[in-house]
Amino acid sequence: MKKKRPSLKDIAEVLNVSTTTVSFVLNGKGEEKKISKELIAKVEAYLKEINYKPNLVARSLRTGSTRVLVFMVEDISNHFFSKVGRLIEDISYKNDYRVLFCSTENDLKRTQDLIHLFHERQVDGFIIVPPLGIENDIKHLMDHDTPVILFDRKIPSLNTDYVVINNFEGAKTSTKHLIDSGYKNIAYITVDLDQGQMQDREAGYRAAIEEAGLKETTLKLPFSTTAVSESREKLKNFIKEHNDIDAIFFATNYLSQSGLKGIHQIDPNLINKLGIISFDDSGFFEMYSPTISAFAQPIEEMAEQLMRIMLKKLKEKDTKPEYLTLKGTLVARESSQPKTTKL
Amino acid sequence: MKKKRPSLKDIAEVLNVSTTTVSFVLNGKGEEKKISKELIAKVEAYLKEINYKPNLVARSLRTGSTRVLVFMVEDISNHFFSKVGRLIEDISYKNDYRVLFCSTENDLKRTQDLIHLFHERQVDGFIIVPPLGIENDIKHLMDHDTPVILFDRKIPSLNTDYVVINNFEGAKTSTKHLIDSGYKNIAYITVDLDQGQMQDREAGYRAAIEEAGLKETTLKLPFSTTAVSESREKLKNFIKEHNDIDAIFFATNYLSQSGLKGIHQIDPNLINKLGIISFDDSGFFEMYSPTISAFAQPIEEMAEQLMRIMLKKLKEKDTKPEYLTLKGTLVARESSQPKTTKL
DNA sequence: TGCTATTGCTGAATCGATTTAGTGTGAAAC
DNA sequence: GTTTCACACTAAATCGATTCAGCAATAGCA
Repeated sequence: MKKKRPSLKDIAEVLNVSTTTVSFVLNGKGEEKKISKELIAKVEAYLKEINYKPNLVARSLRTGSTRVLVFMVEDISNHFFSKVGRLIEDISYKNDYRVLFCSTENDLKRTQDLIHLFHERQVDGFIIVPPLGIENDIKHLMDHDTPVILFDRKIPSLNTDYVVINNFEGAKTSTKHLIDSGYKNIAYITVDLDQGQMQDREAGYRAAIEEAGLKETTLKLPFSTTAVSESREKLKNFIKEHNDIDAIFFATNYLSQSGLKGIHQIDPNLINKLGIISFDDSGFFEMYSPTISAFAQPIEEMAEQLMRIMLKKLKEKDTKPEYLTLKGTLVARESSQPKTTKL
Repeated sequence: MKKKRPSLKDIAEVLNVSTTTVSFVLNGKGEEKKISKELIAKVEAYLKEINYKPNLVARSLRTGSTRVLVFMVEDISNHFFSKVGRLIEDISYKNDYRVLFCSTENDLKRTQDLIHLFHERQVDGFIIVPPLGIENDIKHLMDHDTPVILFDRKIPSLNTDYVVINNFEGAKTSTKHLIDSGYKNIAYITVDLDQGQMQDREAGYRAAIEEAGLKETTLKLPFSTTAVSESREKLKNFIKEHNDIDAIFFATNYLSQSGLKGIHQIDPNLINKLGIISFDDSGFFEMYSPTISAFAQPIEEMAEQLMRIMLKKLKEKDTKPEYLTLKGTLVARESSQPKTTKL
């Protein structure tokens, strides 16, 4: 029962017109191209009747455009990225673009593969959270006039558009918030990646601690999607060794999530003795007991700006790159409140 | 500085050979097609030198195959689906297929759009978690000889391959586990969708309750990605009204997650008085305090079976459909342990 | 009547690959 | 000396759309 999809040619034969005519009508250019009203109606009726769907592969080959964008992030299941992705998808849809999502897992090789895969498939634009070392591949895209916008992180050596957050201010604000709640010995847990945004966050933490004249304690865990439990063991040992710390600032939401599990494993009640705040919000934080405070990025604004820039770049080539650094907001929940009693 | 990508024709001209020759070498058919070793070497060297990447859109148009599969689930950020997706991606990669992920959100219109979008783009196969009402679109794919495998849910009226879990047994086992832990008044929280797998789970719960001679209490919440908080209010009222229940069985992991938030909002200590178990595991459950018990689906096995069937269908047309119903396992954590003290 | 303009449509080229059906050459077979 | 065959390679068709260039017929105008 295999059916062949009808092609424009098949339709043209049935209707006894040329493929050109059918194509014009299909693309709503009938009037413009002076096709008579009757013929337009006839073709349209037939297209609807057989529920014709053009072969988009053929169209893309001819036009050079796929009307597909790629949103390439560290981990699409991360609350922050999936929220931004969803908003981007909505805006794209309204502008007749589809969006494909994928996760780089911060892996250079994997990211390169994905970039080339999509470039070979002629996608029209990229929004990328760049892992370290990806400069040349991004440059390659730009050389071929493919719009690229960096997100979450910038690459200093490239004059690409980017949309990021002020990580320094965010981390400083978060740390100050813990200090204002009366915490005196605040540990900072981060990952051992040399990425700019991570360095900025660390600097923000340090600045707040220094201003308050407190002692800084930092733990850097290896970044890895596979060795999560190993990483957690390190964290647990760290907490046990530094039993004088009264609060923890996690540099990312996935560190927080893994960290909370570690804290629970040490002692189910330990969470109630520690002040906690996380960079990046998570759906999880509202559900946890206690609810977890976070420094949230301006998700809607980021999505809007990204798509505004993308649509502009798709329309006109050679636009001047835009460099946007946005501000986030502190979401104070239960975990960063002053502890009334020390249990 | 815009660069045009070189085409096979460009390469053929530079090397003074035909495009046919270049194409044969490119696809490793040089030997087979009796191209001389020297020429093969020469062409290969040049291809490497300019780092030639074929235009996959053109290739797909000609061959009719994109070597792309689609994994279409309810919500790709859900732990269960994202885990299976990740494994499928790995297996596909080894077999030279790429995988695109997308979320249907259980929305019929959205799913139809996605199916047609990808079908028009000639993807080679679909793995779909089907929403209600999608029969005809699936049938349409099958009529065009596109491999489709249903996942998580089956559609009785279609003779498609499917891989699902034994929902009845799973729900019964989970309920029995709570009963064995000494809970006497177990509520079942589910969604008001008429889907087969949900009905099976409910029947499993009911069967276990009846066998034990206990009283059944069921709450059906509206399914919706948007009105989550509304749904949670209903749940909170339900729990307040039925203050005699001592355990809750959530029919899906997202219900559990939302439910845990609601329980926390009623009283941060309430969670310690209730027995909890969830259908479907979640990364979240291990982190929660207390850790949450779950009935876990056999994720690796599902991914392996799905891809085994898919690869078979891609190789040979007209295979007999396979109907697989797998078994899950109970993961007993803290939340379903007998409560020693009633606070 | 003769000339241009407009209307309404179509033929054929094109995008960049793959693949079928050959072509010309030289050596071996008869 | 002709036929056959393997070898090494190529011309051209093809996939299914878009689009440029152009053609025939009618209308408009002097």
